[in-house]
Amino acid sequence: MPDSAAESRDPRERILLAAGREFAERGYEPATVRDICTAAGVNVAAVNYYFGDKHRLYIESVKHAHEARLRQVPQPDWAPGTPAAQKLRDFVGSMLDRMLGGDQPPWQVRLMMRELLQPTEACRELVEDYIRPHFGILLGVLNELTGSALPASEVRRLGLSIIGQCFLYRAAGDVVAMLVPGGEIDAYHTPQAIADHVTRFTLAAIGVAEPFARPDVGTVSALESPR
Amino acid sequence: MPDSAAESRDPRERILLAAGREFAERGYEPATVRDICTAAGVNVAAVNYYFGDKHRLYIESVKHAHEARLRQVPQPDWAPGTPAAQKLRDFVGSMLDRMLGGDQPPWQVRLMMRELLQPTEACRELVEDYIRPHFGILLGVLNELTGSALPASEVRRLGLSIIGQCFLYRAAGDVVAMLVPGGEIDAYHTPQAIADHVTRFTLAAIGVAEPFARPDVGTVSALESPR
DNA sequence: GCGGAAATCAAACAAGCGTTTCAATCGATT
DNA sequence: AATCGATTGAAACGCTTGTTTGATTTCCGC
Repeated sequence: MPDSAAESRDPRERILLAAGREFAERGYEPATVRDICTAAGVNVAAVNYYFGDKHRLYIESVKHAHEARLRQVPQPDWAPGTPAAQKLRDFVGSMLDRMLGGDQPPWQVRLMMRELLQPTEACRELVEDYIRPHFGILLGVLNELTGSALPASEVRRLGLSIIGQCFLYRAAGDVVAMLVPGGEIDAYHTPQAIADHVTRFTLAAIGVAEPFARPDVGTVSALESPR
Repeated sequence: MPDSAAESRDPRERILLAAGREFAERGYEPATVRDICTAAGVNVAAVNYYFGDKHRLYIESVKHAHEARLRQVPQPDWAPGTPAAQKLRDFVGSMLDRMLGGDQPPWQVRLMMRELLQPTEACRELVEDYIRPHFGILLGVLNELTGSALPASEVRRLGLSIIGQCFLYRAAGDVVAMLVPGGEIDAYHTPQAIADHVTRFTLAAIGVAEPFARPDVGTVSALESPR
């Protein structure tokens, strides 16, 4: 695992790692090739020697982080007969693990997150190779959960609702922390706690688990016919 | 309404508007004071004359956009007796309207979004004055909906689930568009369509509306005892 | 109409940026 | 050991950045 501590011996690899971290932390334009080269322990000219220019280095570093992430987090592989609800919980849990990165330094995710929030050329490739397949798995689980009784567009919206709930904790995690009383924040930001909530919330909405509360039935009609 | 077309006569105001747009579009460091001054139709020295330096201009422009947004989008004011489900729909709808900005140019929201995603000094103020009160209203509605039967931490999670669902369409709207087949995208990104889905999803999860599907009851227990 | 503060302007400043240069060094091949 | 391409290094390139200067213009109370 040639990361933070024992860097790779290959200069090209060292530059890619340092660039990934720098781009993730500061963004494309604020990150300087001088800082990247200093962090990588190479001369300033090296980035132009190996990559041509800063822009090409950026593209390569995004791809690099993307591939590394794909390698270390393989698609989930469920035994046949696994309940769909369990699959959903697994999916949400592993997605949050990847996003909030309990194990590994989160700069790779942070770098990709920048692409999602403000897409450049590297984004489309990222979506096709990384996002869409994962999203497809989620849609499969949801189809299984709803008994294929919903049109594809509805299932897609369900999927986006799930992604959105998780996404907030990663993208706006600092603000979430400000909205939560200090004492509870530790219990809040764990991938497990969030995954439990999101799964329960979603299953309840689909009708596979008990709803959160059932005060008095009848308020429903007020929304069903708003006008 | 001194925006896009008829600019204000006050140079200070013109600079603030141009700076807001530029910072929103490009971010703090990539945005240049030269471009801002050109867009505002003033000399480069003006920003230092009126604001001291670039950083102070940034702070002021965030505050400015923030206050303008507060002025033009007042808190919702429901008649007593309004059903809680209707309040939720209103809340979600107006939040999405503000986020996706069907009416006004969305650069103000974009500017604030940057603060949420990568907080600087201006962020705390933004949260306290803008986010937390709105979030409080949402929590009130949710308390009403659940009949105050849930602990505060659970209600807060419900609120974050709602925010998250909407947030995704704003923050990662481009990626969402890539995941949706071309023909359906127009129907997808309307604030109304999203609000309808989010509201229905949430009400179903709480148990106030019908769930999306009810295939075969019983799969529940598989999740209730995962080990 | 005039004096003086406020505001604007073109020009220049030092510092930092990405990039290039070219000589010095390395490493394998003959 | 000599050679030659691949790699590294220190220094400088041209350009853009934020900021400052100092002269000029504008505006307003008298």
